[in-house]
Amino acid sequence: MEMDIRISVGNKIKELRRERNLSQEELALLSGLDRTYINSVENGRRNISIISLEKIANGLRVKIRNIF
Amino acid sequence: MEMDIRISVGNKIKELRRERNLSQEELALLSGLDRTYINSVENGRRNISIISLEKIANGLRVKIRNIF
DNA sequence: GTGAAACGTGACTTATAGTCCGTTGAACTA
DNA sequence: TAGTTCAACGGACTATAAGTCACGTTTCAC
Repeated sequence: MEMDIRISVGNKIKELRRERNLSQEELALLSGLDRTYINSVENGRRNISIISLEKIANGLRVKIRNIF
Repeated sequence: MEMDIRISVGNKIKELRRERNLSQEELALLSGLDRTYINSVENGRRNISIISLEKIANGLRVKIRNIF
């Protein structure tokens, strides 16, 4: 069975954020999104769209493809 | 200036679909999405979610990262 | 044990994703 | 001519993502 895409994307974002020593709040500021929204994405509770994903990728300074 | 992510994703999906000689309707059936929705995604008018993107990637038999 | 920083979550409104009905026009082909 | 297939688009609708808030919990240092 397949891993839920929301979980794998959330885990990857969390991993990249931690590598950069950012808090969820710092990433939220860099991304222009709400802290609690970042949290729910990381925890696989959101079916995020490509525009929000792009904002997070920009905040993390990675290309979107590196989140998959 | 940056290319709108909706446009670049739409263009990539269209390119991959044509390589596979699929009509929009055939891709819709393979993806489990609506024919008109595929059309609007390809034309950059939709901010698609990762779950729908995964469905399209499955229909095209590519990994999601290859759509970015 | 208290204070602060970080994380987690439920509930909520507004915006839009995604569906379903249809039309139109272009490009073919009998 | 008529008939078919396809892309593109519209209106109306339902489902759900975006975005925010209040509050609780965890984990430290002091």
